[in-house]
Amino acid sequence: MTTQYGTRPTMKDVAARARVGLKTVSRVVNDEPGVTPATADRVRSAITELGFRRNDSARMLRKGRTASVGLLLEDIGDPFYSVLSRAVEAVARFHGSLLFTGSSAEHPQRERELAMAFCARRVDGLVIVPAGDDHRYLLPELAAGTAAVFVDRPAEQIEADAVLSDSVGGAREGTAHLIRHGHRRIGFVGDQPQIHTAAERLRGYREAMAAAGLPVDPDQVAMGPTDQATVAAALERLTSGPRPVTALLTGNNRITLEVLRRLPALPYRPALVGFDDLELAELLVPGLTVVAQDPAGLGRTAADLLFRRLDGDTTPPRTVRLPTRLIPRGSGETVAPR
Amino acid sequence: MTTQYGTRPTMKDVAARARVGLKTVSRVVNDEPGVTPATADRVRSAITELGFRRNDSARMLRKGRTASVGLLLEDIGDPFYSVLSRAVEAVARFHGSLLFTGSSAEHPQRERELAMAFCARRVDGLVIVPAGDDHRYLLPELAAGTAAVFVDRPAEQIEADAVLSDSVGGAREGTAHLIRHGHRRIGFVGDQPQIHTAAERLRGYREAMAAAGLPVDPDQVAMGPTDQATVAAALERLTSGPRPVTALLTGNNRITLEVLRRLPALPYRPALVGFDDLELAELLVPGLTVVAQDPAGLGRTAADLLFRRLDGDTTPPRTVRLPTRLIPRGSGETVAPR
DNA sequence: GTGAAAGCGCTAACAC
DNA sequence: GTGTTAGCGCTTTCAC
Repeated sequence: MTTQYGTRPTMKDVAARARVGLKTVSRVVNDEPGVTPATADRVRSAITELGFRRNDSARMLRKGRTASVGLLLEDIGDPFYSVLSRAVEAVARFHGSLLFTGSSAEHPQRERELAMAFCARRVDGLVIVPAGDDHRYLLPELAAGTAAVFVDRPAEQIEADAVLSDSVGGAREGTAHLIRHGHRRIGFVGDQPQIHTAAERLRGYREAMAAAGLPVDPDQVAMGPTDQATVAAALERLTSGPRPVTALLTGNNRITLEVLRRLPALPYRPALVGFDDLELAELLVPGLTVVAQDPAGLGRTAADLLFRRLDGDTTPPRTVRLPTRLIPRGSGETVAPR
Repeated sequence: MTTQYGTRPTMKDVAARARVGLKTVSRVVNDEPGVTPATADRVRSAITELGFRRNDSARMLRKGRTASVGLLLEDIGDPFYSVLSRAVEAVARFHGSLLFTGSSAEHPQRERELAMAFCARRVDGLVIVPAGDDHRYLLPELAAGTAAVFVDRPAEQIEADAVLSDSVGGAREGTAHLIRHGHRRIGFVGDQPQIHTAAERLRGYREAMAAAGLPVDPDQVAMGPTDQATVAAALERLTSGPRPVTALLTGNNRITLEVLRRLPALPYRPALVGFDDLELAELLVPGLTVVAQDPAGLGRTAADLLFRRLDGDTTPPRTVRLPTRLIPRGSGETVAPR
């Protein structure tokens, strides 16, 4: 192997070495017909000897498509998004595309920077879990032909494909489940209200309460960041005072986790239904009742839709809503004290 | 905004519109000095009007570096790797690089395809959780200047940087912990023995047993795939028969999870120490005792090392080993029956 | 201060 | 069958 450090051989080098034209090398590399077996062999030898590998970036520049898509999410370290991510990757792989990944950490500014960086690399399409509340910055990209599918949360201020969970329905079902078990003072701990899913889940909760003729006092609801301190304070607020809640609906996996950690310190044990399933949830005592989403389904559906767009589907933007599933395991079936 | 569907404006278009030369546009776009404010303004107007965005792929082709790195792991959906992944992403971001991600699903062939695909895109460097047992295929790439750091498991058949957990030490510590609590027949359930970490943890287990003068019969050890059926069969085998184990060391998070799920079905409850921490581990009853790795530390260290290489560090390949940490929570402290 | 020409590594189009 | 030319969108070089 005649490899020179830091200098990659190009097709031109291979051509020189095999004493053929540049285009002949290109033909061999791309398995195009019209090359004598003998010539092809010479070329292949030269390729091995030089350690040549085609520069796909240059190739894509010429061809127009980059065979890559960008996945933009909130935090790849969160199990919910990592499972979603795996599904997107599988679909991309099936379509011969590579995947750029980036986490916005819930910062609109970072979402935008990453999206723009992906677009500057000319990804064919984007799968986005949005953090911002205004996606008009994407309009020029969309107009230029970059496909985009939003997942988990819809796009704001623009029309775009979206694949969402039925957050309203899920929260309604979880709340109704608690009501069915005799609870009347049910608390809701959710993420920051400007996050679409958080607002929707709050809505579902309110709808179920209203449908049962139950009032929702302000001191039954806590919306805010999902860090430990904030959730702890929220829990403290809802479970103390003259009329503590007898049951809780928690708005996502991080909140559920924090609440679970704090439960032992409470003077009593409220019933609990968590939005999002957790690994080990069934092994807790009592088992954790959840409203499960389908993160893999979200990712797969979004990626499928993206590649359909890339294949030329120009029908109007659509919103797909995936159902949630209530999984009773014990924590949500404790009966309310009289 | 004069955007034409599917046609992206180029610098040439911007130049025409602003009635300047191509190079002047380039200067403005890259904040290079030597342009009159007035001219720069004309250029900037044209950029906005046309919705121009620099094509970074073309730029990189010319510049040589792509400002992107490839992260190759086993399964992005696994919490261990997703946390590792987040750390790599943070470092890459700090260095102004984008991240390609791909999962090998433990298939050597897929690892190789993905690595080659990343190299064909001319990533500046690779962070690899290897699945294969022969990485000589990377030699031409390394010679050509692509940096590579292996993480979680070392490279095989080639010399390369590696960032690893102290698997031997961790397994030894976990086993010794069980021995200290009076257990003499301790079982080990590990991943497939060709996986480096699995073999190392088996070794640590054996070392601790030997140090305590305890025999290890073949029917105390089960190494194999981590799917439900295989782990269930292994557990069944170790806990039945004339001399069932009184304690178990499980070799990674997936195995621990499966064992935890099966425990209730056993006729007795063996003590348990799991390799890898799990979310909720402390909320189980009893709490799960683990030998915790530091996935974020692995990712961060590996990425740091990669960028040091990209910055010109040409010292010989090194292996960094991160310590594990035993976290007693109850499941590993139950005393052995006499 | 500005711009024309060459070239990064490849493919498309069209010779021969 | 094979090679030559042009050009993808940008930066580098060097002239004005």
